[in-house]
Amino acid sequence: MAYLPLENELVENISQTFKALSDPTRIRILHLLFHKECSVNEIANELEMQQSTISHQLKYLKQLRLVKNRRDKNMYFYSIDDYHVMNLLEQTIDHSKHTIGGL
Amino acid sequence: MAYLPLENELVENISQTFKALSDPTRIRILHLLFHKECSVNEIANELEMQQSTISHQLKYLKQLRLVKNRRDKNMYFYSIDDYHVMNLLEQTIDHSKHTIGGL
DNA sequence: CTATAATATGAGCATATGCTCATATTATAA
DNA sequence: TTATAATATGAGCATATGCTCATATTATAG
Repeated sequence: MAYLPLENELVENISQTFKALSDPTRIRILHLLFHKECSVNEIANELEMQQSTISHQLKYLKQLRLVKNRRDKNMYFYSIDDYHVMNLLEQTIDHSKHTIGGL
Repeated sequence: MAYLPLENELVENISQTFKALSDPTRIRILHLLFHKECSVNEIANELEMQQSTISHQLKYLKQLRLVKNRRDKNMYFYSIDDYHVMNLLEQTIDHSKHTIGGL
């Protein structure tokens, strides 16, 4: 495939996706949700972070449609909504596990 | 695979990789180099950006070993050095092309 | 050796990011 | 209805990020 300049909208879109995956807290949240649907407090407890921090990040991830939520009583359960992006993350986690330490 | 908390070093490493891919200028540089080895000025001209900006970003990318360079006379030619990360990017570019506009 | 071309680098600035604290909102249980 | 649990939200702050300008560095051509 020959080189073609990337259009602005496309680049912004890609940038946005990677930016979402570039923060340690969001990486941890997504990785956790990949294995188990969780309420906000469950996530905060598991990751030992403040409820507010988690809530803000979930809002960020939800607005990008990377996660979704459902309500049960007065709790919100969050889960993965974008499996393509999730695949990127898990793929990179696996790769990193094999790579780390090697030079 | 069951859930396992991600170790700090691993998360930092992954975060760093995605951070590198999260900036529009770096995305454009990498995509260009993926198709063609280029000098600093060639990149600056192609992307219509300042030489200084490109040089700074190349230093950033080189330090992460995503690109490498060779010298020819008094020019430096840069090229891709990490094809796994490059694969992540191209994969996402392709996916975005099909996705954009759709909701 | 000197002028010039190509690249690198440092400081400064504006904006973005992520967290915390305090508080608001919403729904349930009593 | 009221107290409480769960979540959401806004303001403020410290740090990170990316660009530009000016200048330094390095190598080549003459």
